[in-house]
Amino acid sequence: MTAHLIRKLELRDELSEEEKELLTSSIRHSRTIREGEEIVRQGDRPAVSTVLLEGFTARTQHVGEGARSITSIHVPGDFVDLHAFLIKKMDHGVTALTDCRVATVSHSDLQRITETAPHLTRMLWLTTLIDGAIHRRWLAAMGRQNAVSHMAHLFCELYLRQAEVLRLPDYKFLVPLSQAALGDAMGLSAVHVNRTLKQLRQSGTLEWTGREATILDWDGLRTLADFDPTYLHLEHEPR
Amino acid sequence: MTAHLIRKLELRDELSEEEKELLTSSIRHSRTIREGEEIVRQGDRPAVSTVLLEGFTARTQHVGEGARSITSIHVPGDFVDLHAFLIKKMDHGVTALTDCRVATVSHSDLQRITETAPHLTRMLWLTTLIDGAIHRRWLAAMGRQNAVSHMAHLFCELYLRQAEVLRLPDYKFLVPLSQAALGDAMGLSAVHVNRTLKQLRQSGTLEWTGREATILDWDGLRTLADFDPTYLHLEHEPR
DNA sequence: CGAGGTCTTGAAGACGATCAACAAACGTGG
DNA sequence: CCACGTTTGTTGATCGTCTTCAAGACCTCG
Repeated sequence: MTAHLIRKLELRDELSEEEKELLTSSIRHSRTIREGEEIVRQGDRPAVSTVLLEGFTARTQHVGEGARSITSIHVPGDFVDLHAFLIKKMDHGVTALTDCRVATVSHSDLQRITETAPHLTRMLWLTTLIDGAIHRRWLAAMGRQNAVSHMAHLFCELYLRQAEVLRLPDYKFLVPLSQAALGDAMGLSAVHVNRTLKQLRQSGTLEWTGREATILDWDGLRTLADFDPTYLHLEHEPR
Repeated sequence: MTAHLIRKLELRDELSEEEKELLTSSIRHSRTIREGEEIVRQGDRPAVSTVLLEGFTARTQHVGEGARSITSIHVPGDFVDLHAFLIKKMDHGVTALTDCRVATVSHSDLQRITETAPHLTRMLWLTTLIDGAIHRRWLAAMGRQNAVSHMAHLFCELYLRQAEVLRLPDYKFLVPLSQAALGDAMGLSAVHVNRTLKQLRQSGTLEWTGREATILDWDGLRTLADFDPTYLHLEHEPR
């Protein structure tokens, strides 16, 4: 049930059987969420954190007159609000981009993990640090890359983050966002997303119809995007 | 020597004497850094993490043809690369914006803290989570606020983050960035920073000459910025 | 089959980038 | 302490990217 999360952690360091058991036994109350539903709201003080088992979600923040910003996109196996455990009060919401299956870990169980399982604690901490690294790369992309390059980068990232946990056939993967939502993630208008996408398609590096994307030319896309996967910290080492 | 860091933690939850002692005794090798020097470089695998005692630093990332992005600005008491402890390989550099005093904590000491002091570990984890929250707010500001509003927001944030640890007279505080560096942090050209700043000055909410800023009208600036300090997680509660 | 959302395209306009020139401030050595 | 070179700040003119407004096509799902 939590295979994706475990896989994501084990990719970066070994977990003992006890750690896996401790983590797995803490993850409970699996349920389904409908597309568009909010899993957590800005301002909430949740007593549990949510693991995304299947589907896609996004962190959303509202600013000014009804403008929306998407600050993260989650793929299966992501711990969408692990930070709520210590932050206490949510500074953003989490919205389902597709129908999802999620499960929860109570903060008291997380507390117990931090008291008794230091290495597992470090691994959970690590997942929040990778979150931060992704935020930084998004900031650089928004600040200093043009729309085409930025969009290419986002597709590279989403591909690799799904390839971590899923077996993906031939560079095919899901990008279950509307063009408007993609705009909220990139800081662009929906119209300009559409035009940027047209350019990307014409470059011959990417296809994206409906919700499924296919990278046609990985090296070409990577070059366009100035993509370097270091920030995803995919390496296996003692942590 | 580490008063700012301790103060920052104690603002958010109580620390026991033992915890303070453990943390303080781990912080060593204080030294000075010259303005412009790089404390850590992108790609490094440091064996220690750095606490900023005095002065200001920034996280920098390079993208495309020589473009620079600043993804964080650190104030005294910030743990500039605590995440290196688990991330291992730096996905960004840290540059001194002013002459600084810094000290280091070895990763083996951090390891020991995580093995023996769960609450202190959570508090350190928390500081990296607040980092992430700041990243998210910056993303929203870059994506969905105009230059004036974005700049107003940055000044609000820098004021509050310094007021946390320093006694500031009358809304006076340091913003020791060149206009070019401010552009790197906001995703703007230096020229446009200059023009945006002019507008902010004309709004009568802010002064900024040299390195010292003064907020003349906090509510006005806050409104301009759509600033809500929730994301800085300044509240004192059990964590 | 109709209704609402999503995608696509065009036209006009705003915001910010770039290029260029000069002023002011700073740091360094004479 | 002044002269000098360099960095930083300021302003104007022009250009390009992206936004906004608008309208029509497509699609999906009741």
